[in-house]
Amino acid sequence: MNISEAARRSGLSSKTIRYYEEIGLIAQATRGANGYRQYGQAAVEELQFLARARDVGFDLDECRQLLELHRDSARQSRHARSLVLEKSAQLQERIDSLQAMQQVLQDMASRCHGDEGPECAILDDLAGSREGAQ
Amino acid sequence: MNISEAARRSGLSSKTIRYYEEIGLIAQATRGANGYRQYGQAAVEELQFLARARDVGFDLDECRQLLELHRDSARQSRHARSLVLEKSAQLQERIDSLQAMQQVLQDMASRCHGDEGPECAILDDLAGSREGAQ
DNA sequence: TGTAAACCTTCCAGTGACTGGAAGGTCAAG
DNA sequence: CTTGACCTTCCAGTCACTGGAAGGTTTACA
Repeated sequence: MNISEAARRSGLSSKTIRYYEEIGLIAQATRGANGYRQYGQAAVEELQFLARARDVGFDLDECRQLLELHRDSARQSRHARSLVLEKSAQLQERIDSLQAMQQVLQDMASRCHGDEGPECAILDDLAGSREGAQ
Repeated sequence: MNISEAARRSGLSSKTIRYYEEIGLIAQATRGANGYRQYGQAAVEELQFLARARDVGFDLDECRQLLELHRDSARQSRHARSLVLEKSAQLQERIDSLQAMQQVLQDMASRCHGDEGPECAILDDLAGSREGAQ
């Protein structure tokens, strides 16, 4: 199948597939007589694997490691597990940080009239007028 | 004061301050006879404002809008409030998405032995073996 | 047969918000 | 007079694509 069909089946874009090939994340696709990339079932499955790994937050380097484990029949599952646990911890950190930001935003919004006047708790906060306030 | 002192007081790096000047987010700093940038209290306060706005998740374009409101004595607080509420909603979306990813990771990790063997629920999941499973 | 749409190819530039580093000028202390 | 800590500009790199240009191929249809 051509690249756009592989894209449709994997959920990646054609551009992304070419990019993954370019950076060596996937093997170079075989080419037809017209120079078009050809994909088979195995290639599509790798692309799906990558799409899923990206979806749950792995960066491309981690995807590369996961793919290597996936390909390696002598792998040890603890390696995959440790990648997952580390990523999970990273996500939790990020979630905590975003929640803290959101709390600040909610707090600012709740103290701002949001009317036609210039008085504004949000801008005051950002300007530092609440420094040391609790 | 020189740029590194302004950096220290605002919490931004010298590099970042120069960058903000380059993209027109802040006014060009006045220069001393030696060509060094000079900062006064007002400039430092704008830098602090930006540091705080970045800290709670605003991108540089939004920071620009907030700074304009901050500078405008005829502003309407509803404009600031609407920026904050929109950002808050964006953060919530991002948080939800990260939590969903994390849930998947936790679920995968809980079903993986994480031992020396090759059998691995994580890699199976990423390979799609649970497609349609609930 | 012509042609238009829908593919495919490569290559280059841009995104956001910096960060690192090179090459060189300036300043203060000892 | 030298050392080290500043400062300057400029260029490249980050991450994971995405958009677009310029051109070749295939397919469907009039």
